[in-house]
Amino acid sequence: MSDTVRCRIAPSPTGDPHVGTAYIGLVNFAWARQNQGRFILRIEDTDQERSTRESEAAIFEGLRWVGLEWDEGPDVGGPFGPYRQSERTDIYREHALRLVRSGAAYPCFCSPEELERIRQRQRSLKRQTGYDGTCRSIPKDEAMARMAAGEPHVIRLRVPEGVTIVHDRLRGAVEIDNGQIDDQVLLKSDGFPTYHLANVVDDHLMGITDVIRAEEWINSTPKHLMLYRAFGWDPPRFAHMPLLRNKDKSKISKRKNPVSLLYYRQIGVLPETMRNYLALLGHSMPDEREVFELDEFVREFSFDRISLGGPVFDVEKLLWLNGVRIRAMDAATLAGRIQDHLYALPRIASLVPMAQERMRTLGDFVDVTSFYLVAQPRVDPTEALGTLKGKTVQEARDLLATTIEWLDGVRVWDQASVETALRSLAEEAQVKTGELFSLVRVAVSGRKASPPLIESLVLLGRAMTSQRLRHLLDQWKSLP
RNA sequence: GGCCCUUUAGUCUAUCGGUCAGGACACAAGACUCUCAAUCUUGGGAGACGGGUUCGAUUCCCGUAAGGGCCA
Repeated sequence: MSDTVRCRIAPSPTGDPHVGTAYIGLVNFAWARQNQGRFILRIEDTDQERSTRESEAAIFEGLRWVGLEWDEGPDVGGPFGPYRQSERTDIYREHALRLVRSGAAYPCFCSPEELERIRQRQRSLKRQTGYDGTCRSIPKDEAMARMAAGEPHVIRLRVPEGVTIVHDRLRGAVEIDNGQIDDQVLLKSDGFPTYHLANVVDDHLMGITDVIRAEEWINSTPKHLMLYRAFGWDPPRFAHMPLLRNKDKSKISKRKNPVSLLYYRQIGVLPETMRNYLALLGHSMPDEREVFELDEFVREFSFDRISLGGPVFDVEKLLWLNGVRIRAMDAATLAGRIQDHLYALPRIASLVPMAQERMRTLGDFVDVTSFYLVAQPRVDPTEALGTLKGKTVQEARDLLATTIEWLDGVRVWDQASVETALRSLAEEAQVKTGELFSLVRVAVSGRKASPPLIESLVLLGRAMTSQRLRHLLDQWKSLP
């Protein structure tokens, strides 16, 4: 194995850049830097349905914002590219075939209906469900011939009997019974790889020496080890970091917590605060210091100092830390930072046309756009309720919850999509468009009068919009 | 439901068998102050439970419980 440490993060571009990605990224970054290694960004966009270039760009932006510069990646290149999985499908297909030839994998011709029947039978017998291995026993020659003839198929891993031992750097040996694992699909019928195949092939081909990822992957590590073995490759070292949590201890999610890096940037959290705070979760410095810089973390990071209980992401403490860091700056530096924050926000300039016709003095700009600049405007829950005439509190809550759902479902956050979502929701829910709009307006701006709603929402961004609607919903929940 | 992981205060954590169980956020009280914030002082609050091992367990082992994750 090469002795240069190579670490990677491999986010899927299916939404806003996530604090969890930054968290895992930070650890990978620290380990790579501490060992004079390389930190690589790979984009796992094999889910064509959900992946967007918009989201990919946002991930680049978010990760750069927290200060995690990568040495190799789709946008900066590198010797092991391409770094975008959608551009590597031939590689996966070739590798899947290689396993079929060696017998470690086999084509499966079962139709979705047959698979469903198998599952039904298993369920009625109260057996563990999973592929029953019907196509396992098709002789290789016949199987190859049927593939060549173009019969629809997937390629499955032939999972052997026995147990697989995962050597996790943080937990030691973890034993998992292979009986627990299905004959995994490696290549789907459309020729696209599944996560497991692509991940292992890429990690190997990109020379990854240390896989540091979230704990949710620990149970699939045996599959990965089987693949390494089937290919005859040495596996990397594994470390599974604890999962960030919501206040209720469930895995952190946007339903219960703002998770977008762009959201935190937008409310004015400093990037150094964000990385500092993330470095406090699940890891401690030898002298217990809590305020420190990235280079100190790189120097002091150690797997020995990781605690495995999943830490709750506490926005209160994040903001306290941000205050500490703001107060520690000299006034001139802070002035510069404030200016950068207010004027370097990518879309701030587009606020001007909206504000312009509502301004009589330059200072009015601040008033007209304050809802955009502030972390959370004050919203009067009773006033917000007043926008919906004749609705009970419960009805109002339901409508707001539905609105949140619909807006979360908007694929691309632009003028047309947001407007369509809101208008069709009004129709569906049989609410006057005007009423729905003014509800959203009050929730988002705290005022009955504001610049045009849809433009405002687009500028606020989806995370901020969603967060503010949820905030009002929370306020409503504590209403009588 | 099966498997895996985890378990110190509301939250983040320290402790690598012997500590008055330490620190931070939050909370409360006081001081300072035109107010607020900041700051300082003080305070309450923790080893999930039950068994072992040991002279001695928060710490090691087993069981239970709870939380979480993955697969379905």
